Amino acid sequence: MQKYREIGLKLTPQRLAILEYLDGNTSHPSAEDIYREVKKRFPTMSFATVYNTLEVLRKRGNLLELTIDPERKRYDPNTSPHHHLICLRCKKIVDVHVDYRIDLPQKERESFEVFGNHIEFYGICNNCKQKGGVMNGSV
Amino acid sequence: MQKYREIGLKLTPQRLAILEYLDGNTSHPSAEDIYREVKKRFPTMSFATVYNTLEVLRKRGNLLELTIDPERKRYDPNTSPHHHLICLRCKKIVDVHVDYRIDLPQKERESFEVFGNHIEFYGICNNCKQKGGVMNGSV
DNA sequence: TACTAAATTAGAATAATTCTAAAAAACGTT
DNA sequence: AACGTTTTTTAGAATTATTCTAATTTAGTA
Repeated sequence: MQKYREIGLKLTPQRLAILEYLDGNTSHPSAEDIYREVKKRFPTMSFATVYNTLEVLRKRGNLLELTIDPERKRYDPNTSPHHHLICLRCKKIVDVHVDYRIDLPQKERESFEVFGNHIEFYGICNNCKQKGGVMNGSV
Repeated sequence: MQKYREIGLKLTPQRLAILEYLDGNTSHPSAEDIYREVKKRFPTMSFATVYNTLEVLRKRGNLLELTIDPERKRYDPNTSPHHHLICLRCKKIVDVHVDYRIDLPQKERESFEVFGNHIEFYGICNNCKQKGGVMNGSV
């Protein structure tokens, strides 16, 4: 999120607020997280603005849309290659900054143009584990 | 899907139809794909039955719920560890049967109980590539 | 064959996301 | 500083995937 150097983008206060909220944010917020936060400063803020802005940032390559949480999309302003660890209970997501080198077999590389990969580690975070509960298929 | 040995499950014709459709299926169908197909044989079939059955199978460990396609959940009757390659355009998903061994750093293993991992490779399949179109952030 | 718990059904409800059309605002140009 | 054009914001409606509900039906057992 190169601070405020948003060449080619109209810099509105709402967008700035979203950018500031995202800048350095490692909580992998959902659209609603962002909406709730920014709405504090701009009470008329609408969901459409959040989604529009996120889409614009994604198209510019400044934001990753994560498909890890089965309930909602999560967003990551850190666009450098990295992986994620998610808690199956509370859906907390943390970064995994390790450069695993992973190659695809020739067969798949022939039938796809592969752009990259992303590893999703899954488990239960300490916080949820201490809260207890059964550990069957229901997680 | 151990054929018809559904101990502890009431074996209804609708469930059998779903099981048969899933058996050996590597297309990673969505709930709607399953619904559409099974409805041919059982025109009164409802979505609730599909979702209920999928949930029962998942809880029994006979089905994986994939969170890869940003638009809908996809299901995989192959529960042995493997990975996936998805086309960002048409959302086709293919299996990747390679055993990468991937370890998490100590730091993360301390704050989570990690059950496993899953690699998502992403790109554009040949079919979509030949159809052309721009290759910007919009995919 | 009868019982009972579990499954199916149609449709309503919910939740995330997208769309719409009108009003407002950014930014380059006067 | 005001103007004009194009983009953005807004409130709310619309859409889509998924879940829930309550009544009816059915599988599996006694």
